[in-house]
Amino acid sequence: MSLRNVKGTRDLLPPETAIWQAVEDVVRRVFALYGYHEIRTPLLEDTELFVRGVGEGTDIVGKEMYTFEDRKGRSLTLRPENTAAVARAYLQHRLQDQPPPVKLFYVGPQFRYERPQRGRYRQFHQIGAELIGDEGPGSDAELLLMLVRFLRELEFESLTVRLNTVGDAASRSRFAAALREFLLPQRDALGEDSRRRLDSNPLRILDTKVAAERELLVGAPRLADFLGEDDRRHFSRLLELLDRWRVPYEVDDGLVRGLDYYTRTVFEIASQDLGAQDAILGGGRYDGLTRDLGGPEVPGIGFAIGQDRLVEVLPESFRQRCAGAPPVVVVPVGEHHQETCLALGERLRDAGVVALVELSGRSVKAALKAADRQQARFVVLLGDDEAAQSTVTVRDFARGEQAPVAQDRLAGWLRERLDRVEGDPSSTVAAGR
RNA sequence: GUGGGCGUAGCUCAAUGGUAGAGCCCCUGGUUGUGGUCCAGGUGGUUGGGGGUUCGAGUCCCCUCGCCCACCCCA
Repeated sequence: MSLRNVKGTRDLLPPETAIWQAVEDVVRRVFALYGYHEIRTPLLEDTELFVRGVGEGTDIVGKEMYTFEDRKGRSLTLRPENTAAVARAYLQHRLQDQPPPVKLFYVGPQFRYERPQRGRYRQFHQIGAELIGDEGPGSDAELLLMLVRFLRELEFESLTVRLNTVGDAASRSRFAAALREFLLPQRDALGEDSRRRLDSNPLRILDTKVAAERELLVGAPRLADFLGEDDRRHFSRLLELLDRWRVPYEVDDGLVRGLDYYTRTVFEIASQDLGAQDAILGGGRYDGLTRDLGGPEVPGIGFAIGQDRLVEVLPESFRQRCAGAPPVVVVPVGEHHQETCLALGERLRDAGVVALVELSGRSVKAALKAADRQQARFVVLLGDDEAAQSTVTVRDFARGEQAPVAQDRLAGWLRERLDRVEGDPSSTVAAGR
């Protein structure tokens, strides 16, 4: 087989897809409780959107975009993240004319051209939410509360939000200037990457993992000292609210996110169960983004969850609830009963029973074996004897018993017993409610 | 973009330079219409690809492709 999926992409197969769907069901249910509505933006955007929205100095724009020219020579890019596109759509459709705040969520693939590794794919999937049109810390708190609720629904036990404030645009640029001035004399001691960032994005040097560079930073100016009064009040009010609602968090003043649009509140949640790429979600406030895109200044805050990573560390208890409903398998004993079995199958489906009809003509033995492999709870057999009396033989795999049931009563008979089974914790979330 | 590891059956893995194997999976059978356990049999490989060394290469050398992990950065 020489044809394969493209590097960094992957096929999601059953039963894994059931887990993805179950996660998405929780997203829709929980986010709706907070008044969020889904937005779907194109996978393809004008390259300029990301250059202006995400920032020219960022790694994403600098070296990770899937950019190409279309047949008319326009530069297009497969979206590397979705916040810029949501902001673009917000402006383009004048959503600022709707009563604020506008609350939107999205689920879908994103693309970044990087070397794949554990938890990092070129096509990856994000679940995100954006709250646009309110600048108060209450919105920050509510957004985090929604995240916590979401993660609890997925049965995560102990995930801690790390958060920080990077100040508004003015505080940030004053700090960046001071940091640059501090590091300039030691420029040669910095690594290549950090030297480059000295010009483009000095804040990023703060979270370097190079030990030697960490030492250089010991006496460096601190972001906290450059925060304005408003920045400080915003952040402390947020912390108060999180305390009030017992959201587990820790403040990490080294946390600086990699996208240029962040202002004030930034946060992330990581998991120890992942490899080196351990952030399962990240987000923050972006009060200047709409202006950077050429629109009016509208404050906003949002987050993006890495769905691939989230699914990878999903608690086993949740995963187990994602198995589909066990099928009932209908087996004709003799080819001439196939049509009757097909009809029985349809009647079972009318009653909401997952039914598989054995159509291959293989032996009863082989059919039962296959049914067992498919986790069937009940098998329905129909041969000459049953046909003569308008009954079927229902075999209960779990009990190892079988009994005759009238064809007319079959659906009800099975429905009753399957409902009882589904009360069992080993049954499905998907089939429930 | 940079480093490191690994490529043998669908999966997990064996095979001192000397005939490519096992387990699992899948299929069939162990009497007439009955799963799980057991037994017997069977399908499936250009050992990632190409070149070289050798009487002989899965094994040694070179090139190439792919996968994985890490760095950088992020979800």
